Amino acid sequence: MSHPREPLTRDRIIDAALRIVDGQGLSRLTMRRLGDSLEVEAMAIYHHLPRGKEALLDGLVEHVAVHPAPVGGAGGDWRQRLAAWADGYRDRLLGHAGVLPLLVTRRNAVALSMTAASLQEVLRQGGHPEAAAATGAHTLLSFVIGHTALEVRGLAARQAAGPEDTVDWSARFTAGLGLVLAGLATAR
Amino acid sequence: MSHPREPLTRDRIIDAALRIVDGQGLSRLTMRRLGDSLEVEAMAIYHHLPRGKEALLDGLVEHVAVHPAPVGGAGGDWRQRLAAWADGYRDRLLGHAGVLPLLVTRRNAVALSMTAASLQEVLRQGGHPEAAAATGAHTLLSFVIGHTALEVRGLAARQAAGPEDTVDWSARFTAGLGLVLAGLATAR
DNA sequence: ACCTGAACACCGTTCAAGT
DNA sequence: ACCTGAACACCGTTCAAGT
Repeated sequence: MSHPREPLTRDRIIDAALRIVDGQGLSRLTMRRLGDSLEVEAMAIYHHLPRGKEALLDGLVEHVAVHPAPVGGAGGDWRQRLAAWADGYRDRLLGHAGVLPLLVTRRNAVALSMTAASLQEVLRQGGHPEAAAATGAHTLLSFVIGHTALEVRGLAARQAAGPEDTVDWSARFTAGLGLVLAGLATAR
Repeated sequence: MSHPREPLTRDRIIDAALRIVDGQGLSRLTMRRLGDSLEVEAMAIYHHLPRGKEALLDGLVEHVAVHPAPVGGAGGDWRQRLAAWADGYRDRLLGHAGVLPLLVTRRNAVALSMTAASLQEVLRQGGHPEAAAATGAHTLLSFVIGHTALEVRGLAARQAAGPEDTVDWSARFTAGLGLVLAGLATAR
């Protein structure tokens, strides 16, 4: 009777895992629960992700961090292009805050270096010497990741402690980004 | 016969846990293994850390992140004071790289805000207006945490892939720090 | 007061077996 | 080829019991 359910795929598995992490937190992501949400026995997942949970976590990081690497068209001011990228990257990280601890772990060596490389290219096109572009790209990426980490921590703390001091994190991020870009401008 | 072993204390437990995390990684830290290393049954730990593993992880973050908050004497150039703090903080985080993912999680709301507050004070003494000091402190802290996160990831990746491109992380950090400090100088 | 033993409800993962 | 059942070696945590 029961209609033949669509077969399991890597993409469907990653999607379901991301939904669990976003909704219930990273610690609630277990193979058994993931199996349940896909209406399948947990062991079936290993057929599509041979390295098991390790591969699953790598897939999550890849999904949120490797995709938004490229930075728009070649035209336009380098400051505007980097600011636009930073806003988008922050949004993406905040949208999947549960994955952030995985980004800090040793997962997915290529994800972040690809992002750094494309930022470096923007700075080079903007007139920065090679070495300054490399330093600048890494500095900007460090700032965005670090700031987002402080944000998710701050947002969680506020939820627990009530609105003692209401921080406007977006404004704080924009101001900090301005500082970093100002520093970048001195190294051109 | 056996000499009466010294009693368990919170400090001894945290120390042993830190030794496990530094030597074998965060994932190898279990209550049972921690008990073994203290020559005690795992359940004894709960007598000193009533909230169990949650309290244990909080203690680790506290140990590496809350201690080095204050930033030296009031004399001297604000740039030098912040640079010295940044170097020391980075050293501390790198020395306990396994704890870094915990810093990114929602643990220990006070640890990082205390650090930010003392950085803010240095900037204020250095002539920054109130708002600029707050932004600057947060930006610097974000950079240091983010950069350290990229470093531990990069160091681990290099161990796995061989010395393809040997990055001088200390030089990269110093250069990035210079950029951030240059940005801070424009906001005074 | 401080620690232990046994037990409970979970984990990730393997492997042979089913279809 | 794709999924399941049962099993294994672990987890964190509780609770009554020992000293």
